[in-house]
Amino acid sequence: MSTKEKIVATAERLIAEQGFAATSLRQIIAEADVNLAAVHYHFGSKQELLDEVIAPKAAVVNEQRSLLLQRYEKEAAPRPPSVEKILTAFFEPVIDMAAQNPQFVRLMGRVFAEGMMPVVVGKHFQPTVARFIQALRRTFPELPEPELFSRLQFMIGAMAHAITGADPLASQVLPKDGNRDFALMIRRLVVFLSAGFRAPATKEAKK
Amino acid sequence: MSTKEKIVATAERLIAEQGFAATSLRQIIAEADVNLAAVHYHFGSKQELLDEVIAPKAAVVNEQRSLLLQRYEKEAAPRPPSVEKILTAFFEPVIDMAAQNPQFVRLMGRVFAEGMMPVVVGKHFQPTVARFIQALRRTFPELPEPELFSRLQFMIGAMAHAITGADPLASQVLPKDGNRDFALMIRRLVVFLSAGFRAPATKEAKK
DNA sequence: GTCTATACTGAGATAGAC
DNA sequence: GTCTATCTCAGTATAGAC
Repeated sequence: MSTKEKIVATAERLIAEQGFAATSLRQIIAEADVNLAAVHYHFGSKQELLDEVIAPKAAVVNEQRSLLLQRYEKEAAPRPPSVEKILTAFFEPVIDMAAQNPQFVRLMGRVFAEGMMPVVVGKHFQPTVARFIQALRRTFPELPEPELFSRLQFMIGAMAHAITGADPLASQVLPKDGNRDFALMIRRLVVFLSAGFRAPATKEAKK
Repeated sequence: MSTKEKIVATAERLIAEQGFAATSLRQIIAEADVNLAAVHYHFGSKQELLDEVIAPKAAVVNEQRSLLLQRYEKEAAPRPPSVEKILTAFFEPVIDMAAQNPQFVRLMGRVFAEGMMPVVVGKHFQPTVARFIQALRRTFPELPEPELFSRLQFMIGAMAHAITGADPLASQVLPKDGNRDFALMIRRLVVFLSAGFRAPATKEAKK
């Protein structure tokens, strides 16, 4: 394994275990048995190292998402697909990734939980996410745009927090076994969000 | 103003503007015109300084939330209040706080966005949140507990991300003026979440 | 092109004088 | 209660060996 590969593999493991901020470059290079400066030679910065850990797997998820959405759009044509189908196309690839590489999904959860979702999504998932937003717009043409945008934000927050898994309440107030099964939790999320999207638009009247 | 008060006031302002991690103690003490060691004398650590900034305002929100929930429960008795009422009791105090102290709500959004929601909620909002969970449990007795817990997580994620306001997509993919009005956004959130909670329980069958 | 050794800057935290 | 000085550790940058 090359120096670069050793760094990437060790970084992925440690960040998945401890989070991004809590994992120092010095810990990574010690466990990978390489020199500190090699990190900056190959990657430039800690942030760019994270990007190179994420990029290849994000590409896989993006492609699967696009393929699934395309399929569902064809199946429903000429009508737009249901919100359930759109959300399934969005989450199914994440379930697959979780099955074959749980460490990576845990890393993404950690990174999201540390507030890096905006930059990570912007860098690695943006074009595909934009396609899904367009799909939802076609499925809900009666929703005013501001309402749709708000609901997209709600969806993103719910999704990020669900994937994170590190719930403040689950660990302190609720029983532990609430959502062991990742795939089941995602299906619950699709049910919850679909109903939310289908709700009538909020009335503008005060209270 | 005492040294301690100067530190708290300056910290609140700077953290609201820049975030917690991005605000160094050295910047706070420079603008407050106090000594670095005074922070550790009065607060012990940067984290505990944040806690003392949050605590008094969190207490106000907690009390208002409890009062509102109690009122709605009396009004609906002997039946449990609607999910809309419960969520309104939860969010109304935040709207009030945003109206009279927008800086503090921005600070909370920042802190949530930096992944500190679990610890902040655990420290400052836990008992009241537990009461709201019990209320939702009574309103949705037909929902299996794991399903209810999942939906609570979705709610928490959507809420945190909505309050944060720093949406990854809004700034890059969507128009800017999606949700200027905080109170309107919260009412949209209540509509969205209420519909989600009312959805039938997820079927256990595969796919 | 790759990598090592070392140094720089800024962070939070701490000890002890006053 | 307050302040000076210092400690440790972080990410980063550079010089130069191979």
